Amino acid sequence: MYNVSNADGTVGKAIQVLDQVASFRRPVRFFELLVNSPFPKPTLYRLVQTLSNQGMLAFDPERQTYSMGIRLVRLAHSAWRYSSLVPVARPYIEELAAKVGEAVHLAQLDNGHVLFVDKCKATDHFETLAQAGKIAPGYCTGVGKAILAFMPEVEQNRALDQQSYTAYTPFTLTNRAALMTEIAQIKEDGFAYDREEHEQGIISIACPILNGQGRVVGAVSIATSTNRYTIKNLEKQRPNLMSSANLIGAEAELWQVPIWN
Amino acid sequence: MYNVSNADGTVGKAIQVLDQVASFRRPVRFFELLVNSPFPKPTLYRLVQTLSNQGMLAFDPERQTYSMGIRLVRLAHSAWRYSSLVPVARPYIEELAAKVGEAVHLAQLDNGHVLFVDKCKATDHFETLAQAGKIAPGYCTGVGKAILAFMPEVEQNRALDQQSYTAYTPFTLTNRAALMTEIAQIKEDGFAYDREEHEQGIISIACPILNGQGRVVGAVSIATSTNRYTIKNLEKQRPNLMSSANLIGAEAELWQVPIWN
DNA sequence: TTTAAGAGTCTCAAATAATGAAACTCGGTT
DNA sequence: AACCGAGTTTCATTATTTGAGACTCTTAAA
Repeated sequence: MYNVSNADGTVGKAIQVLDQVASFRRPVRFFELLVNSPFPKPTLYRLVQTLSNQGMLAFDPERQTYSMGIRLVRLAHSAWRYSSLVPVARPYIEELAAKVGEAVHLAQLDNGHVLFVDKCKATDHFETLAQAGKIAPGYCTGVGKAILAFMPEVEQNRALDQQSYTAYTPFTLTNRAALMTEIAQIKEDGFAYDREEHEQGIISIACPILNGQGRVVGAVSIATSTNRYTIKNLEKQRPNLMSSANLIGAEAELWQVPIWN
Repeated sequence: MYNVSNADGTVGKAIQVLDQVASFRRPVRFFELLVNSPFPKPTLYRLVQTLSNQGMLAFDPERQTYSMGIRLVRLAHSAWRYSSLVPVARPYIEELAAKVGEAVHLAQLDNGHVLFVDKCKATDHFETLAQAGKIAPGYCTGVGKAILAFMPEVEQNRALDQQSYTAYTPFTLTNRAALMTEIAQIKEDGFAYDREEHEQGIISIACPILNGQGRVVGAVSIATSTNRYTIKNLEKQRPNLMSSANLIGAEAELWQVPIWN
């Protein structure tokens, strides 16, 4: 897992600004950034200038707003296409989605959060793009808990500290102790369940993807709605899910997929 | 269009390194980077260190290789989700794809190159993710020529200079003069055709997306194979295509989509 | 086993770029 | 006409970046 320290000179600061702009989820004015910024006005000013020059931000001179830039998309495509689990996992994910007839998610952990890197939904494929790159909390999603459970202890501890433990639903585990108990259980069982912990009516079963050395590199899940499935029914998918996860893990090993934690 | 100058201090250099790593399309060793780098060894070393710290690169200590980092995916998701034409254009693209029964592409221009930001294929949706963020040349694709034709003259000139004019197929326009003639034609006509100029057997009809001020913000195209269509047949789709492009343009205006050129 | 070579890492004085208080624009108020 | 406040620029100060070279450590050859 990378270390988001502010001790990374100008480059670190610039990336911090990128994060800040991203957090607004809309075009944002210089002053709005300044108000929440640790940097003094001219410093921030020069940073956004540089980032705009470089296409990492897009400046709209008409409205005087900054948005995330096109260059990020190009760079990220490269990350996504050549460094994520996606190219390796795609065929298995698709197969699983077709077999089960429910949405299948592929996720990797990013600094304590679950980054959805791919999604296949057997019935409706339109959601796919909107989901890839989407971020969700680790402590209340099936994939998140599956990854957390199988992380090396030191990193796990750090990640557990980074969770917000917000109660999204009445079923959310809202403190570290509760999550740790659940995680012990998951580690024993090999599977994680999301029992409407993140979204009411949405449940999932998740399985970690382990590489040859037993290191967790991601997780796959089958997600569905309480209208169609119960946790009991989802359990029947365990063999399918596990077999997909194993196949992906084995191939990731072969393809030298970098470990993104 | 942004200015990729090396005059952007440390941040500019760091981004240059990201580009370089991306260009390898595989995990890459420090030395490989060094050989093709304008930076002296310790400088490059510190840059990759910083970028790895920040999660913009991923370092595999086992194999001593660098790949693109997970943080880029997260940042780019924000760009893609809140700053591109995609959220606005998605419904229209889908509708068009369903109506026509062929692949529909949405593209924006990035520094002279066509950046595919979305794709819908009526029959097979699996290609979508692999395509988003993909980059293609401007001078030999339908969407590229459509955007080029409607750019302001100064930027157009710059973009025309940046094309490589490589002959991908016997039909590729391989010099600036030929492209300019074609572009004049496109500007008059309002539509651009790709007559197997980028890939043998693939043709397309493209239409620029103009915002309220008549500024080009992207392009939509219907792409198909010569097995199923001829250019003559594609022409029948002009009204459908144009109407989609107009609707997207109008809504982009409303939503303050930043101009990514 | 020793030596050599080469990739990767570290050091430190010099060079350079980043910093930020303060001053300046320039619309749009009051 | 004076004021205000977002955005921009200046410039002496400060801190970071720089890169030649030295060092380490692994691997390969003698």
